[in-house]
Amino acid sequence: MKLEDAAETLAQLGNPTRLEVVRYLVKAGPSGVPVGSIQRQLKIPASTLTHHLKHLKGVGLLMQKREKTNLWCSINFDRLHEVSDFLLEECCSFSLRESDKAKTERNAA
Amino acid sequence: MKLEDAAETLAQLGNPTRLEVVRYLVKAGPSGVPVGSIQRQLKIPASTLTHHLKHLKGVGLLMQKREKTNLWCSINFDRLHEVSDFLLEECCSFSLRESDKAKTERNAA
DNA sequence: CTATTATTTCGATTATACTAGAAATATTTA
DNA sequence: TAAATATTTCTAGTATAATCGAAATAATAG
Repeated sequence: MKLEDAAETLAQLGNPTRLEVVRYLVKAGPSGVPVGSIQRQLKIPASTLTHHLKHLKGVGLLMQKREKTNLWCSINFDRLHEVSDFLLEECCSFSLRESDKAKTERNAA
Repeated sequence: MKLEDAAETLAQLGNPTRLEVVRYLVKAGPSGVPVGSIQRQLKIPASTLTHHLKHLKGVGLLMQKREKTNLWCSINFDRLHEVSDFLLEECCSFSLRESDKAKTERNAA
């Protein structure tokens, strides 16, 4: 995952309203829930919710599927994993050695 | 981890410049690197960098320790784990059953 | 104390995001 | 076609964030 994409995805997750939606969708599981259910359960005004869903869809976190009048929303678990993985990538294998850090300092002068 | 805190932390990670800094700090490992090294390596203007470091510190992702004229920065791995865990929490145990989703719909009327 | 290096504060510009009401559109059912 | 339900678009106010140069402040070394 490219840094820019990860940043953009994290930024979208970084809004409390959207994160609440994401959490709700995660709980809902793969089959998802209709937009209207999210709206009423989380008490989010319809237009605000649409706005946020568009953001989540934009970064590939949200999948939608129409069935009759309802638009069912579900989370893209793979993408959620990708971004979570990005955060921890190389966490336990530090590639910048002490000597390099010192060199950095010296070169700067 | 509370949703609001997770959202705030994710928002801070959701800026490309800050995420780059975080990635650099992760690579640097527990001993960290001085502010000036980050600045020169990532080519971020000093004032901009200070601004972003303040944000990262604000959500507990950054730890700082002065040594002589250098201010050494290191990532708080625990906190990074916390937020990464939040994203995947309950991912594989869906608590909203189909019947509940249907009920939600019915009650809404 | 002076010079040097490191980092922060200030200030200003510019851009982007959040929010939500009202109206519009779409989809189904009668 | 009309009525009902579901969702989106439009619009606009308000707030917050990103950026960075210049000047100010630390901290150390000579």
